[in-house]
Amino acid sequence: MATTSHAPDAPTAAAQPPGPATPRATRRRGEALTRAIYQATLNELARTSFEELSFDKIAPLAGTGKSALYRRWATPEELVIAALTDPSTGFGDPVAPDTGSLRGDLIALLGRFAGVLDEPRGRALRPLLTQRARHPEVFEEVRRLVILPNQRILLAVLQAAADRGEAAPQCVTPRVASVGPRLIMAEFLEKGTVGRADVQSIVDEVLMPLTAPRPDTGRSDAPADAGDGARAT
Amino acid sequence: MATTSHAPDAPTAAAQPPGPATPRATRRRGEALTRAIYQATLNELARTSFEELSFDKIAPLAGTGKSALYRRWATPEELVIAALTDPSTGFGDPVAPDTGSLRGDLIALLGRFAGVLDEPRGRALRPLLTQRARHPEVFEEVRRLVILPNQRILLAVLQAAADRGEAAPQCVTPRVASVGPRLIMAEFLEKGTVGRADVQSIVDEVLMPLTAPRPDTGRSDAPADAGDGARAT
DNA sequence: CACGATAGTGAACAGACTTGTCCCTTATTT
DNA sequence: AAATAAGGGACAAGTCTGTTCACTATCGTG
Repeated sequence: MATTSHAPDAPTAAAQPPGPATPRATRRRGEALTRAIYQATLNELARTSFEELSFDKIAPLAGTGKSALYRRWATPEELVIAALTDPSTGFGDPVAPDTGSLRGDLIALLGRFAGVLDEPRGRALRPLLTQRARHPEVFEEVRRLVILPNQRILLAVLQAAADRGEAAPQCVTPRVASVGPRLIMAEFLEKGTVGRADVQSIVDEVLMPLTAPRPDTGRSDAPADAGDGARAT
Repeated sequence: MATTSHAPDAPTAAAQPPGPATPRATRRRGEALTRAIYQATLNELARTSFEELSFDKIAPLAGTGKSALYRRWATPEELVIAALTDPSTGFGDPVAPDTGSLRGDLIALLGRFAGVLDEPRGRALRPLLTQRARHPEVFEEVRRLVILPNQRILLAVLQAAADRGEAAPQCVTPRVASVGPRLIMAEFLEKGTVGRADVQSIVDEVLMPLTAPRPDTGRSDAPADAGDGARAT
């Protein structure tokens, strides 16, 4: 049994979140341990996939034993939801930007979103995005914590811009509000990261033209009926 | 596993393309068998995830033995790439629409894309989208077979529309061309399916306003330098 | 300050499942 | 009929899962 783990001299390794089994001087409990487990969970999720998660792998990564995990959660799914929901490791309520201009707000909001995606919690989202059908509860949590808040804020930003005359009133819709975040997400999936230049490009090449006040060209909206002309073959 | 694996009564009498081990009168070989394996692979991929794929599971789904698979491919990864590449089960070159109008072209192209996503081969894409980092070769194939062709055609559609005066010339860019497909993909991931109404909404609420000829408002493009105004906190 | 309650650590374990390979039988092709 | 390859089962080695246990650091209380 167990060479004692109470090495009295190891003050150096004070507190690194993702330590792969570093012998610790202090034994964590309660909240501190829980948060370390959340971190390890998100890191592992970011590295691999939801299906491969297991208490078996997470425990050593968090520098603890499986028992501590089984005492808290019944399944990896529960653990993931908890990790996502916890404000300190997962997602809290994002704040609305207020730079005074539509372009400033968009770049601030989308830039922050892109930044979050580069953190462990953001990279942990990636494997979850394709799990809608198999793990509705997990996906619903992603939706509730990430997708919907962004959409809500974006809609408010658009409304404010429309009120200032900076944006066309008819672009204040959920569909238009979804464009920015979705383009960021797509860029993230395709390239692995979203740089500042990408954010600017999305804002300047897509969102600004899309929301620009319309000098009433007769074509901008849906042509009433018009057969949809789909000629797929 | 005492229960015989060739249960003569498939549950719910599934049709034969994805038949879960229906006893066959005829023994397939060569191309026919290969294609059946591709189908089973894509079906299973659509149902679960890339990580969970294994010859062990695919073989019975294709109604054959593991030997037939190991004789053809060394790893599930190779098999997936082959299944995606095969024109009869995977993706060939998509055709460019030519309806005469920008809106018609967009709805035709994106509608067809949405349709493909509802097929097995399309649903099989979903788990692959998050595998860029772990399986670059598979993702590269997705890119080559699905993402890039769509982008290429869309760019051509935009160019043609610009030539006709239907679209602003400055919107003929890869970034703008990426918007449609990416919104379709995002809708697909978030809702599980993309209906005709979604396609129309994307075209009419986003793409048409975005590409509308610009009567030269002084603001549509990037403001030269202008600090990016990001005030993320 | 010391004691007892609580909870973390680390390991072991049995059972289930997975993996790649091998081999024998049988259908199909030449 | 001979050659080829499919069908399908069996195998050993390895992996993963959830439990349980002995041990000990930490905390709260008296």
